[in-house]
Amino acid sequence: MRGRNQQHWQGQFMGCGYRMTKPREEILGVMEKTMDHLSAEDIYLAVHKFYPNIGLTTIYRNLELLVKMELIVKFEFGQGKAKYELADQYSKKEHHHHLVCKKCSRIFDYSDFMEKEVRFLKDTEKGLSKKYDFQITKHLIQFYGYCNKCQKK
Amino acid sequence: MRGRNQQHWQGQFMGCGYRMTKPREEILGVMEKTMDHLSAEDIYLAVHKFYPNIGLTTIYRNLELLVKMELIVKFEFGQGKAKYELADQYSKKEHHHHLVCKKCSRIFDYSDFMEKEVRFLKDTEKGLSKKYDFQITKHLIQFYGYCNKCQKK
DNA sequence: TCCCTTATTGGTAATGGTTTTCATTACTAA
DNA sequence: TTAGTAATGAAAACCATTACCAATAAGGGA
Repeated sequence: MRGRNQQHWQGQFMGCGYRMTKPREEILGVMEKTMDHLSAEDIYLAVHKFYPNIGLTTIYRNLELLVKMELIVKFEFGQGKAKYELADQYSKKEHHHHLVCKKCSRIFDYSDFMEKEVRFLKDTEKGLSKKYDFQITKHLIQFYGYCNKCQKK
Repeated sequence: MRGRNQQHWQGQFMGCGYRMTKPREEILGVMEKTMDHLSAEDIYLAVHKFYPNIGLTTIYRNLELLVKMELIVKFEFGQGKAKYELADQYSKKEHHHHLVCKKCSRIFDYSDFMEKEVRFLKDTEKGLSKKYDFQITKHLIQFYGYCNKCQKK
């Protein structure tokens, strides 16, 4: 089950003295195939189907590594467990942010209104990093509320 | 140790069938006096000084209640523990967002560039809620990176 | 190909923030 | 005073994540 990024990933691992192992291949494979936001346990269960020997520890360890390598991104939506997505450049999805439903906990991606956002972020990051001498590496923009099904109309 | 919001809070509690108790008074008192972003444990330790019988459970329970009543706000900065601040209208601070240092974990408030932000949020929230039929109640904007002391220059 | 070194793994136990449970106490309204 | 209910504190439970450790496997060199 080789994804289209397989070659590239192999190179990334090797280049850093890491190895392309079965668990890593499966984790990335699962993430490549889904449009969802998966928790460590979700990934564990999915990988477990093809590779029943996998340990939950291995999932956590590799998720941490993959985040460090910037192949995937970790999100916290205030739901008690972290969720993971493939990094933009490896994903079928465009660059996006999230709407989080406070009732059903579903996450909705959106890629709209990005021109405005990009302008806002550019200006703000520039201003902040100068004023506070703070080197910004990442921003987080999320909206919380009630989705279509969960709002009382 | 009555804070300037005491009267108002008393009214808020009574109006909802809740009571203004000693633990609640102390928790709000601690939060009123600090400029920091306190964890449940921080608050526990601070309250414990004046009120040694306080239980950690009571802290958690009341923080949850105070969040629900919108007297305080809960933040998650990806540091494994939630932090709390007095809501804007009760706080000495202006409306603000946060810079989070990935190295030393300190949180820096900023209130700059809000005109740009307000414009961006207004437009984006309007567009999103219409397009996705999503009722937005809250937004989260945070920047991560390295503070003055932690960046390698 | 066979070693050798070192990365990697999986199971289990531990961690740590947060919640639940439950018996007790403290208000408040009648 | 009393009944009804809110609130508390201690201890136990929860649960996502991490640490530990012995066993395994991948890749480079001979």
